[in-house]
Amino acid sequence: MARGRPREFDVDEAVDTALAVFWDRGYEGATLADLTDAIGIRRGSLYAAFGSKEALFDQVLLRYGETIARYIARAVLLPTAHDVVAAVWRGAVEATTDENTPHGCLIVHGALSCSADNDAVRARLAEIRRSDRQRLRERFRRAVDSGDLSAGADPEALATYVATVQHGIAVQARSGASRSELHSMVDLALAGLRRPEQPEQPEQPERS
Amino acid sequence: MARGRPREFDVDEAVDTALAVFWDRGYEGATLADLTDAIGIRRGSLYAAFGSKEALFDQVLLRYGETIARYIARAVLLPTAHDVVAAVWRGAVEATTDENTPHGCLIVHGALSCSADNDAVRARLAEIRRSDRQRLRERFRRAVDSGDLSAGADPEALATYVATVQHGIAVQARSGASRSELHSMVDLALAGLRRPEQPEQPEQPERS
DNA sequence: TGTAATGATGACCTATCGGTCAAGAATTGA
DNA sequence: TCAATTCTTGACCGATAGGTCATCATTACA
Repeated sequence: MARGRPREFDVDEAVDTALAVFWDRGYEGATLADLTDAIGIRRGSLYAAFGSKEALFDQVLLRYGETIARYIARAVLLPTAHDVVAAVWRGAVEATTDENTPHGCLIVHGALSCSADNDAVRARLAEIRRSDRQRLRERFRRAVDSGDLSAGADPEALATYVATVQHGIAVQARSGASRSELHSMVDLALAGLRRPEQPEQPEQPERS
Repeated sequence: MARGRPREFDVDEAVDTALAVFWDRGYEGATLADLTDAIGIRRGSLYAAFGSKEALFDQVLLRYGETIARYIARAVLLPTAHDVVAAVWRGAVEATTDENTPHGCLIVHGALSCSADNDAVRARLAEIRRSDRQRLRERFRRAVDSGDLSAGADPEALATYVATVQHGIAVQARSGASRSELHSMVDLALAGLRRPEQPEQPEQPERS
C-alpha cells in the first residue's frame, strides 16, 4: 500500500508536540526551529507533511478543539443555563492551569496581536472566539424559550459575560494565577448568577 | 543651554506615536520599521533618543499608565467597593473600544505570548497585571475593614474576579465586541454583585 | 570665527525568519 | 532486480529582524 519510503515520525504525535509549542509561545513566538526541534524532524519533513507553518497551526487548532477546548462543546449540552456557565468557567480554569501543559488558552494568547504578515491568524482566532460566544448565545436563547431563564434575561449580554470571564480566566492563568485562586473566583462569580439574569427587572415569579 | 544640534522631533510625541503602534501590533508585532515610519525618524535617531526597542517600550508603558490606564488608579479612590468595581469595568470598556485608538488593552495583548528572546517583556506585562490585581485586593481589604463589604467577603477572590472581567473585556474588545455590547455585559455583571460578596457553600468542582 | 557637542543620515552588521530544493535513502510493485 | 514512489537531509534562498557606526549637519559657547 504505502508506496515510497515510509515516514519516520508519527504525524499525530507531531501535531501534539506542535500544539505544546504553539500553546507555550503563541503562533509567532513559536519558530520553525522550535517546532522541528521539539518534534525531532528537519524542516523539509515538516513542510512535506503539513505544507506550511500556518497549515500546521490549522491542524493544531483542530486538535486543540477536539481535546483541550472540548469542555465548551460539552458544556452547552448540559440541562440548565446555570450548569452551562459553571461548566464553561470550571472547564476554563482546569484547561488553563494544568501543571502538565502551558498555562493559558491557545485561542486567546495564540495571536492576540501579531505582525501585519500574520494578521490572518489573528483574525482566525478572533473568529473562533466569536463563534464560541455565538454558541453560548444560542444556548441561552433556548434557555429563555424553555423557561429555564426568565423571559427578561438577555442572552446576548449573558453570552458576552460568560465569554468575558472565560477569556479573563485565560489571561489570569497566563499571568500566574493558580488553579485554586481561580476556582475561588469562579465560586464568587457563580454566586452572583444565582438569580440576576435580568438586571433591572422587578422580581417576577415565572407563572401565576 | 542645549549644546549641539537640536533634536528635530518631539520626544513626547514620538512616545505617543510609538504607543499607538505597540498598542495596535503588540511588542513583537511592531517592528523597528513600523515605529520609525510612524514617528518619521530614522533608526539612528530612535536609538539615540531611547536606547533600544525595549527601552522605548518602557517609556510607552509609562505613558500608557499615565493616560489610558489611569482609570484604574482613579477607581480605587472611590468611596465604596461597588463604585470601584463599576469604575474599573466601565473604564476598561471605554479604554478598549475607543474608535480613535486600537481596540484592546496594551497590557493584555502587548505580549501575552512571545518568542523566547523577549520573555522579559512578557513577564513585565504579567507583573503589571499582577500588581494591579494586588491593588484591588488591598482596596477590598480596606472595604471589609470599614464595613463597606461584609466581614465574610473574600477580598482576594473579589480582586481576582474584577481583574478577570477587566482583562476579559480587553479580549472581547480585541475580538471585535462593540462598546455598547460590553456595557450591556457590565450591566449584567454589576447586577450580580449587588450583595453576594460571600459565596455560599461552593459547589463541588469536578476535579481537584 | 573656530571648536566642542549633539543629532541626522544611510550604509552596514549579524542573526534569524519562513520556506525551497536537489540529492540520497528506503520502501512497494512488477 | 529495477523502476516508481515517497521521505529525509542539509545546504541554500531572499527578506527582514534589531542594532551599530562613520560621516555629515547644526547648534552653543568661547
